[in-house]
Amino acid sequence: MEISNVETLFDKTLQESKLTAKQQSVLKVSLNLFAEKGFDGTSTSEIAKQAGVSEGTVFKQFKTKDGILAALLNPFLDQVVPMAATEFLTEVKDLRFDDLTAFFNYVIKDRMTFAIANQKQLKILVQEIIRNSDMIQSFVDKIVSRILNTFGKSLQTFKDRGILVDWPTERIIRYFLGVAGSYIVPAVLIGKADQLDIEKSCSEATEFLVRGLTPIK
Amino acid sequence: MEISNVETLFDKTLQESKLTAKQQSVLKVSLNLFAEKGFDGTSTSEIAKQAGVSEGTVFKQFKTKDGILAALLNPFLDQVVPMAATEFLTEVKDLRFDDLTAFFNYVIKDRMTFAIANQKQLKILVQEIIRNSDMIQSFVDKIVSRILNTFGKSLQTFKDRGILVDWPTERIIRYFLGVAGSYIVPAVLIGKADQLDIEKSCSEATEFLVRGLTPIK
Amino acid sequence: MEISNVETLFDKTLQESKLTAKQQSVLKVSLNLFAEKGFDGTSTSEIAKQAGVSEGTVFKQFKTKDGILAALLNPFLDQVVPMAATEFLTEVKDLRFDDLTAFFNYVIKDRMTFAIANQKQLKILVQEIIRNSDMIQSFVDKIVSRILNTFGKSLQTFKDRGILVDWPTERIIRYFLGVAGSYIVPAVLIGKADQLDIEKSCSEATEFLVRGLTPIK
Amino acid sequence: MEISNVETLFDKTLQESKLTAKQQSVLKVSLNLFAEKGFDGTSTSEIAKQAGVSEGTVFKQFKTKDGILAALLNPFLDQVVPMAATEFLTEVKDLRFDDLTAFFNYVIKDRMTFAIANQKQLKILVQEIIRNSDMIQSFVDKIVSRILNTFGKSLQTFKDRGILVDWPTERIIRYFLGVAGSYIVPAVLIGKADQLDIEKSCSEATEFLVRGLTPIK
DNA sequence: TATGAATGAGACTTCATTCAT
DNA sequence: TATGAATGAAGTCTCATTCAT
Repeated sequence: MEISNVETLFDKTLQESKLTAKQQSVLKVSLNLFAEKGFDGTSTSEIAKQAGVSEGTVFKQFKTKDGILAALLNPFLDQVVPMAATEFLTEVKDLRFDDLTAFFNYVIKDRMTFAIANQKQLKILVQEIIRNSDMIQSFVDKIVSRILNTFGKSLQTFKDRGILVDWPTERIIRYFLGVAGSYIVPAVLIGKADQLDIEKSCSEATEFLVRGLTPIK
Repeated sequence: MEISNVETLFDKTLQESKLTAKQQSVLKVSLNLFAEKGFDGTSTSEIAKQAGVSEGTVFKQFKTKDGILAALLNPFLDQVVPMAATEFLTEVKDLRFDDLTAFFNYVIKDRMTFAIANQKQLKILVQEIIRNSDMIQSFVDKIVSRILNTFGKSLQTFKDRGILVDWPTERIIRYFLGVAGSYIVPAVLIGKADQLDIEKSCSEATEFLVRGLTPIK
Repeated sequence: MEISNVETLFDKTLQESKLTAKQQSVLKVSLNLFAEKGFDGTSTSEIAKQAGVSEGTVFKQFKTKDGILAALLNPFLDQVVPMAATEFLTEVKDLRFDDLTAFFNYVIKDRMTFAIANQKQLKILVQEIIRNSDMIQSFVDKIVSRILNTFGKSLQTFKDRGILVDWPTERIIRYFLGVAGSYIVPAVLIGKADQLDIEKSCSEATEFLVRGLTPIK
Repeated sequence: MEISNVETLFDKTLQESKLTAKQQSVLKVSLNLFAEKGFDGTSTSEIAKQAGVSEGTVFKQFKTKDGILAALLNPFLDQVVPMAATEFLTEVKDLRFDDLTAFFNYVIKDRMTFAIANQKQLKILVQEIIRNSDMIQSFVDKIVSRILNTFGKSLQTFKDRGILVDWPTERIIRYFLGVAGSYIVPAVLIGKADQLDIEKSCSEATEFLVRGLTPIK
């Protein structure tokens, strides 16, 4: 079983973007600086300097500083998230998971890997959500309903087989994200996400989730 | 059993601060604006305007804009968190919890109430952690070790009685925070934390935690 | 008969404006630079430098560069023009003009003096009209209808006495402005308005207008 | 009697210019934009976009932005004005005007038609005169002396015949331009020059001028 | 203590112009 | 000839901070 190679999605997006090397450099540098110092805490002159580019070049392509942010987040929101979601979900359909442990372990590992690979975008996204909760509301709704429909169906098969507690899908997903987040969030915030032992974290998280979500006979 | 009245800690801090009414107004307004728009996204002139105060007054007491931030977060970090922690822990000591459910339900409700009451400070804190992960590192360490020592002792009694799984305290706390966070974080981010049904959320969270953390005979 | 002292209207407006000396200096300098080099051709840094003021000060009071323009033109449009118009028209009512020559000479001299005194504002206004014909349309309509009502009544008395040709007021005013403008416009554009011999210009213009507007017996 | 077809002078100049279609497009677009928004208010990138041309192309032929301005105004100043002037003056010489009315009517209509046809160039010219009164001084002198010599001679014949008041040519031309301008300027500024009823305007203007300039017996 | 005018560094952005392709 | 990415100087504007009143 192969983990989808989500790490390269940002780079792949760059390559397909028809942006020049300099403009790609602007995006890469902006991703790092926005994640490190926040959007407001990053100046366009610093972006230009670190990208080895004139300040005019920064604006030639992206028009405004917000344009850079959009260029970073839109592919992530419009393509990466749904794509990765679909990607993993189609794989899920094709696979036979005999027990909850195998299924949970797969999903947790997949999502955790994705989160680590895109931790910078996630960090930036969190900041934007704080700065502008309205703008993000629609995005959240879209994502949630998508996950409910797809992931929820997988869960239903386990409920039908009597090996998953019969709680609302929303509640189960809540614990999924909460438990996964309890490993990812601290690691990302401290900036040591790369040192996270994914295998161990996944098996621990899976163990706890399976306990908590197995029906009591 | 009385829930500690954490909602008023900020206000109480203000009253005890010997600040003039205008300077208290500056702090209140800053708390709201920093939480809404971020520290960098808030200008001192806007603080002054909303506080009904001149621009000079903002700096008279707090010296710098960072000084305002410190005046908001330091009481929260230095007093409020430990105080509330201690407060709740001393109460815990005095109480007899016969089963895990009663204990977890109490703790979760206490912490969730606290988080909701201080959601703005938490929001600001998250932003600062993103902007400056180093500065916060020490704080995290301090808090964690404190919780480990105090909360961990309570957990040990349950482990000894064989009604709590024998995992490291750190791991159990991780799931505590993760599950509690799965209710609080979305509510706070969306800005609808006040509409959260705390009773229902706590009993749900407790139910799941108890399932996941009860030893399998 | 005393010519109204229109030269000091701008200065008087400044004094009544509650602006600090520095901000008044910004306005004075802006008036000169906008008139000399055009609005677009004048930079705020040059305004600041010539006004002996920091660039921040320029924006402290007037918010934007357009704000400076508004601060220059609004008093001119909202107060000066109507005021001067009313001023001269009430005087006209009180005066007895036996013949067309005396009346025309008075009016022409009054308006020509006013135009020379406010030549810079007029220059700026012309530029703005070119840049933004829509915005000015309403202003033109207001002024025209005002002049028609007031000046037109004076003209009517001369028509009734049979010493003024019975053309529409609008047409007569057209020639008034055209002939007066034929003296003022070149002088202002060349920048030698101060060398204009007002007495001679007025008597010449009056002579021509009286010839052209006297009924042919 | 044929009115010289001045409307096409700009187009004719373009055709004879050996400029490529793209470069002609640059000039046409620049003429419109400079007239609408002013020279300083028009960016070369906007010219390029509206002309359907790359930014580099704009500079390939005209070197600088001022070069575009020169390419627009120089033919107008160096060729169009004198040419049209000469053109009309040679025609005038060949024609016999029995009375002032016929002569004035012809001249006014000719010049008014010319002004309307070249209103955009005139608008641009006015802006440039405001921005740079020195540069234009020489041009004005040239034009004025030319008109004085040619138009002045025609006027002299009428003075000799005793049907034109014996004022200095300069003064008569002043009223000519003033009265003609009183029709043209408002129409051009408001942007409704095309709706101007030239026939009616000319006969009105002529009527007034003839009254004002006919000797009193 | 409180005010708010003043500051100047620096932010974002525009734009005329150049040059490799 | 034509393109458009790149430039960097300059423009408008913001903002934390100071200080005389």
